[in-house]
Amino acid sequence: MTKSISANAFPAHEHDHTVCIADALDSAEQHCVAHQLRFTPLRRQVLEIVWSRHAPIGAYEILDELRNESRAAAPPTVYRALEFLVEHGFVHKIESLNAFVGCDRPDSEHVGQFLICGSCHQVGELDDPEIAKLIAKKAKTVGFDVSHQTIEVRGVCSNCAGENHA
Amino acid sequence: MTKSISANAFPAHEHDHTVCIADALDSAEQHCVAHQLRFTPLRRQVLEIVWSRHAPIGAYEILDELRNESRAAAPPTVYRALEFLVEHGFVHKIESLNAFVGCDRPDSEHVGQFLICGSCHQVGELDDPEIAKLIAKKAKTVGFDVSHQTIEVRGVCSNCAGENHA
DNA sequence: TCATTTTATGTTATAATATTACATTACGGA
DNA sequence: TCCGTAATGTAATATTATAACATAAAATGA
Repeated sequence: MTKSISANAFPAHEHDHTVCIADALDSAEQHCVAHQLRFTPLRRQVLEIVWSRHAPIGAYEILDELRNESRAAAPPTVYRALEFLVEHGFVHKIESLNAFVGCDRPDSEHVGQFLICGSCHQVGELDDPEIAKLIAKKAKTVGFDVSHQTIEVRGVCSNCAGENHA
Repeated sequence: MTKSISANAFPAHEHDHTVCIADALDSAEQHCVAHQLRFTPLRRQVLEIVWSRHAPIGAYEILDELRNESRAAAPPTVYRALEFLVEHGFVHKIESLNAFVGCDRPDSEHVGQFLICGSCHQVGELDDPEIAKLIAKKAKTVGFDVSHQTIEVRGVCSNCAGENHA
């Protein structure tokens, strides 16, 4: 049975961020060791900042955080670290927000299917192969050969919908 | 039977742009008359520029064109016209490109499902309700209530694939 | 170990995209 | 015609991203 939504999708508002940040960093580190990638202090630091937010974060917000942590940093510092993290699946870019979110499944070859909550601004990742397949199939019917999909959905997550009822 | 791809999607490379630009402008004008919207000279001019490209065009490229046509223009000139055109469905924004394309179906309530050809850089619009429904349904299974979908697919269109074979 | 090469980071500058704020003009209805 | 609203003009600035080149750190191989 396919897990259709990642563990980090819309955690309860009171969940323990500390743990999921640590998990994500551990998972990234293991992946890098296994794939001979250099998980440098800067890359780790940027990934930690991205995860700490637990919602999409802009490159310049990351830059501010880095400077708060007293590291010499300029835009390329951030964009290069993000390039690495995105390339290897530790982070996704949300195109419609020009912002970045952590992903805890670097191994899985998934397209990003993002659920963006307009209320809490958190992002859940729906990794559904049926959707991807249907899109590829429909595109094929007009002769279009798909190489990459960007799917970003706005709406309201269950946590936030629940709160309105209270 | 639902038309699943718009007339402007990946026209043959030798098709007559002049006609489809004129059609799009006429169609927009009629829609504006019918809905009491002000299709001002500026808005018409920007829409014409967008259609003339027949591929995604950036706001600042539109700005250059406006100035070429000797109209006083600054960024807000363009962004405000685009805001109107997008709001009423005459133009779509392609988030992953920060660029804009014409849409010739302002009436239909469709989410944008874009096929972006990496070779000719044209954009086809796949307006498939099945895809939209499947996404909404899958999101619902995790308690997410969808209000808007952004779907942008990269790949190669049939015209361009065909050319490789020649 | 040391030289060599590659990869990563530091640093400055600038490009590309988008918005704010306020003045002016044009339009539509009483 | 007057008034209120919507549209546009204009200047300044905010936000996002990259180019170009210097320096440093790590991996490689003799």
